[in-house]
Amino acid sequence: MHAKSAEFTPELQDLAALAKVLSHPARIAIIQLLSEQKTCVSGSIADSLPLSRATVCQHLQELKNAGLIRGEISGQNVNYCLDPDNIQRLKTILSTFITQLNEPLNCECS
Amino acid sequence: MHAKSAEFTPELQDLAALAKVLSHPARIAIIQLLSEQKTCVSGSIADSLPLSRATVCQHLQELKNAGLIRGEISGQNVNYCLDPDNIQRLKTILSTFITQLNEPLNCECS
DNA sequence: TTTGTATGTCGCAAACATACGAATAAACTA
DNA sequence: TAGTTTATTCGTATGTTTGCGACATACAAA
Repeated sequence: MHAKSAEFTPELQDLAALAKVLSHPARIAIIQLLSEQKTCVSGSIADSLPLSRATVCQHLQELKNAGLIRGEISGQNVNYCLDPDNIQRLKTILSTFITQLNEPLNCECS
Repeated sequence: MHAKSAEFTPELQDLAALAKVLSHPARIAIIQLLSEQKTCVSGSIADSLPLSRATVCQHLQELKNAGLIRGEISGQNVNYCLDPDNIQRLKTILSTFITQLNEPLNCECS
């Protein structure tokens, strides 16, 4: 995060950080895959995306750092799954943001 | 957008693009300010953020490019307001994403 | 016309993001 | 043990984002 971002409220920083995680289609695709339980295995995730394994691995690590997914070693494979608590937190934060936008919206400068 | 992103579905690209717009606290702050109608004037927006005018202007242009806000000249001032249609679109896309995450979430790899 | 105020653009620097081949590690299999 | 498979990290190339000072533009008022 750029230093200047720290000068905004924690709420804004949280939402911005989550939005940044969602700002690449591969990461959204991984979340959706896992929510549909089509697969949990790292290799299968990589196979379903138009990216190299190394790149998919990087995206997986980013999702892990954000707490949205967890990985577990199972033999030579690694099974990934959503972290229910943090996914719930994501949903709550996004919902709150959307709800706030239900304000008037009737600005006279249009 | 990186070239590889084009190989994902349009839905994923749309959501990722919107998330990218929201991935900086200044841009979220601007949207929230406008939704509360605390002000529409460019200068007041800049005054309420811990960033220089030049930088705020850049964020305003990004929001404009994304279609989320509109600007209108009024004397020496420029009044900004949310674009209701595209804000509604943003809300719909985010809501759909959240709803999809209401899937099972009971992955056995945890 | 000159001065001041408001806004936006340009150009640069620093930091960050994306992508992948190659190297590495860890765990099965023969 | 040697070889194979799977997953990750390393190093590197390339492009993008963020931030701001300095400049440009546009209007208003003196």
